[in-house]
Amino acid sequence: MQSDVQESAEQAMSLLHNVVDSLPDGALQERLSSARAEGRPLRVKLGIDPTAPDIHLGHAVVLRKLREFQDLGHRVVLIIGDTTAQVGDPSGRSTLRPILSAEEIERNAATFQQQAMKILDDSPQSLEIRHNGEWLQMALAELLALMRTTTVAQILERDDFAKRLAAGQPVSVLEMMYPLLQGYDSVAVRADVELGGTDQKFNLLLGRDIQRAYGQPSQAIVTMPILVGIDGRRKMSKSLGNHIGITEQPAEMFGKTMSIPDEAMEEYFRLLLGREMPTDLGPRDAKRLLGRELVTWLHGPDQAREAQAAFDRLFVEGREPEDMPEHRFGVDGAPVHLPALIASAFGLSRSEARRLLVAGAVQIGEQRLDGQEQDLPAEALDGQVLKVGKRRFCRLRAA
RNA sequence: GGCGGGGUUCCCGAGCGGUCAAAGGGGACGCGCUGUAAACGCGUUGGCUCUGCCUUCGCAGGUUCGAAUCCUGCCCCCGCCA
Repeated sequence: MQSDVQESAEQAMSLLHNVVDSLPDGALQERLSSARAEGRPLRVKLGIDPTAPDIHLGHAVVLRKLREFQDLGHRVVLIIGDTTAQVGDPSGRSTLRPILSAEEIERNAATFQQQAMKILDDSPQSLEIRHNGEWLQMALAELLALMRTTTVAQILERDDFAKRLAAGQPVSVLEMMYPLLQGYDSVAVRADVELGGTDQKFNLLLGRDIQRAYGQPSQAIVTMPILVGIDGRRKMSKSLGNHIGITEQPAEMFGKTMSIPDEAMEEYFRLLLGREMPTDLGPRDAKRLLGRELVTWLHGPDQAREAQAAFDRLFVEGREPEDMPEHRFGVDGAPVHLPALIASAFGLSRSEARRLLVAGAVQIGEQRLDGQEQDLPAEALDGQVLKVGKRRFCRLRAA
């Protein structure tokens, strides 16, 4: 039997894989040892604000690390930020967040929680799920006490506030409260460790100060790299539209993965699969492997094979997909007006459909249209495949 | 509360009485090339019954033949002073 100190050191070492910051130095190991001395697992906190309905691969990076803690016998405390979501975390933001309704937050929270279980172990001893409304709906006196723990100067140290201030952009007092509320979450759940992306560093550190103000030991903080989105430039985020959702369809997931820039691959391998990018494959094959592995992880091996086959059929062989939605169009004897047909088939405006038509983006079967002709007889369309751009397909049916 | 600056199309930003659906850039989309990568080239980027019509430049009124551009009130943002 090895010594506690030794084992704590080993755990700390393995948990630091892929981590950007573990602060303060040695704090994680210290927390591990002291929990061990008390004969209990660590309480490892992650707060997620349900501002969007889906979890994406960016969240997955942090969730995977949490899973590592669980696999070592520690307890994850997942905080659904139903109340903080109404405040809006300004981290990394250059503008105010829109305000969500309570119902939206509720809905998002439900799917969030469910999706997180794709990665986390949901056995009761490994996972505790809380809503911060439990303690943040506090009396004014308590809120004032919380506000007394921190100075404006401390808050304004934060980079995004400083930048916005310098750029003459608004910073609301409400936003400045956000880090305090998040810090108070740590107090409420008595967190030993809190995880987050690197953009959370400030908030996580402030949580330490707030715990201290409440007479608690300060949490160790662990920050994970921010996963770049499929555009390869900006942070993965739903609102930027550069995300891959963890419940997305296999084909979609594979396709999106194939569209990431080569430079992002290595990071995807490391942060999402926990392995190094193979060096013996060319970039194209490495990316295909990445796509297969991601789909295998989140859907299964069969789905991964199918996704790749469907992809090849579509983009390598240039054929139509095996199944596609059917679009029924009405027939009244007159020729079918294509902009109207395209618009209703794919939810575009007619003007947009017309532009695509003129730009040569539209195909009926094998026939690419040049946009000279905007009306076609129904017989020429019935049963044909309508293709707009590279990836919009549907089978036309006269009704 | 006072003084000054500002709110323009998805974003940034030019326009400051007609030639404005509004320069330029970004993003996005389309075509070409290709590995649904990058880079590059070309094009598109309010709506429609589309050589024209309608709606849009914080909101509401007004002046004018005509307003994103001028006037009045209101809302919001930024700075300085208090």
